[in-house]
Amino acid sequence: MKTDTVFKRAFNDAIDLMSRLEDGEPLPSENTLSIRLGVSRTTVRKVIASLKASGVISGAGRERNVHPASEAMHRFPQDETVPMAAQVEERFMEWLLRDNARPGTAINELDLARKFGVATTGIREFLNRFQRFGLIEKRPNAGWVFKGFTTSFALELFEIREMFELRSARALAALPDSSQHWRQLEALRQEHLALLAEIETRYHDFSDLDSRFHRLISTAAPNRFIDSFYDIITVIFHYHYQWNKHDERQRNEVAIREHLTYFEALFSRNISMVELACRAHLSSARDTLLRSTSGQ
Amino acid sequence: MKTDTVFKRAFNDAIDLMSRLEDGEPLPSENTLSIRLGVSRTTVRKVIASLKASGVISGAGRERNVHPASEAMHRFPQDETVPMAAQVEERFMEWLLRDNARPGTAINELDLARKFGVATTGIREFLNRFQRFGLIEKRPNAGWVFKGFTTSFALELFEIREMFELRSARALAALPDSSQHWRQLEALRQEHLALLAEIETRYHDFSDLDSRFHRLISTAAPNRFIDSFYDIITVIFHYHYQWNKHDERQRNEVAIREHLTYFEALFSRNISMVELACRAHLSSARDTLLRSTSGQ
DNA sequence: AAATTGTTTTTTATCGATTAAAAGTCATCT
DNA sequence: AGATGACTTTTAATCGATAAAAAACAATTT
Repeated sequence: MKTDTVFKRAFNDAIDLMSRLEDGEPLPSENTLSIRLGVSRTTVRKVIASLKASGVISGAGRERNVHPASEAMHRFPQDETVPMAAQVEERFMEWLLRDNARPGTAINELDLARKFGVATTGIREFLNRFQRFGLIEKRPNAGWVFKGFTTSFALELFEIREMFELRSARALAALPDSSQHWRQLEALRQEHLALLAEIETRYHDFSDLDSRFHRLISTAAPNRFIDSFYDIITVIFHYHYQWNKHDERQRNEVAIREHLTYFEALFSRNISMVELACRAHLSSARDTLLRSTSGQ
Repeated sequence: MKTDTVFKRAFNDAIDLMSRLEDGEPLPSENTLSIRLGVSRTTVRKVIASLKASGVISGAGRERNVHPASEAMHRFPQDETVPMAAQVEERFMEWLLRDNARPGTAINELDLARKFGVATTGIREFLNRFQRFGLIEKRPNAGWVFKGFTTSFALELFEIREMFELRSARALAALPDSSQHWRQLEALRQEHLALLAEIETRYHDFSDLDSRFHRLISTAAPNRFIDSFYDIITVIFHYHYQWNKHDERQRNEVAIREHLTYFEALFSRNISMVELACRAHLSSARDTLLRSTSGQ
């Protein structure tokens, strides 16, 4: 049956929302809450009913008021708020990276379903979506094979990445001064400088900044296939960072400096400088990734 | 439950196989048949049992013999030999192109399941795989939207296609004379010439030749992401050709001539000629596709 | 001993059912 | 005119079951 993760997440979010209101303030309209919480009115009403039971909301009909949600207010645990499909991804990546990283490993739907405590259809659905990452392959009527987090995977990934990024960077550099992108780029540059200043303590925050930087570049000339490829990059790097903590602080510091050079190049509008900075950064990122592959 | 399309296809193939043997000849081993028919031995045994019932095979155990399968021999109809998942693709593309081509159309899993006579999970699985084609988008908890076979779709598709193909064509031109590719290329060129000679009657055969030509080029420097993109191109063109018959003969003749120029350029190993021929061909292919999009 | 056939176990493809969430209806209130 | 209440209807997410196909194992035969 369908899980009620949507309701639980909305419930938790609603508590946060309420606690930002004054005691006794009237409850916003159901439609307003529906938009704020990103769920349908049906779900909003279910949340309101629960909050009334917990005393966070009093009254009824048009006369409903908010009351301070105590800090210790019962919330649903984090993992009950994430839909099965999303959990499968997490658990699968962990399984892939931790236990069975050998190229050629057979992936067994039934086995994974049991391990993860979900029905086989959930696993199938995930594997079908995950196929586009180029890490698994289907054998009709006979399951899936893990092709391995190999050197050739990293090389092929970066070949495409470089093609796409060079193309986007060139498009960005050619944008008129009036374009919004330059302001966004400058704001992002400031964030880089701020992070660099506190690199000793905040170095984990780079992963997110990195993804936002490259995605911003790609918006200079939108293309759905490129955007979708960035999703792959983002996921691969997300799990790669989580897995390989070696030298993380230093690696990230180097990458920030490369980004800063890249920023300069972009602001200069000089195409060959842009290409140089882009290539330099990507090849260093590739080398990092290559170091954690399994050969071949 | 699982359908027995694998068995039915194998059964039909087995009849063809048997009819190429002499009357009374011993039946090839189950393992041999398993390889020939591309199914497991389990299925082979099921096929043998059926063929025995039909009198095409006599005897038992190690003493089995083949008998001439009469021309009128019962075969399973074509559409019982294709698995549900493959049928869904066909029906979906038809539905998309024939009935509801409007951008923004909501795609309803339940509705499609009823229309196509399959369970909702089959539709879900298909849509999840089809997502990578860039034509549909998921709205969590609220179905899918058809983004439309629009001008921007065609432009974005061809931007990537050109990047990939130029890169592969350059790699091909740089291959040593000793490479297998040159022979394969020459064989393909001959097929082009043969087709051109009979263009009036055989013009439909171009679609397949086109796909093989571009795929051959891409094998010069294999990359899983590029290969997977070619799957998209192939499917889009397959259905596009099926749908838009306008000027087909003439369009294909033009394309063959463009291919021939492209062949010449490749054989000459002259990079700028290759680029020229490649760009010319792709831009003409793009224009053809653009003519059947729905604008935007 | 290697190949072949016979038997049993495991796994995939597909269905149908169930619950949560979204979407819709419509009368009532303010 | 917009909000709410009180439904009803439709649709998506998820489960578990079942038959087909594959894979593994065992028993023969040459």
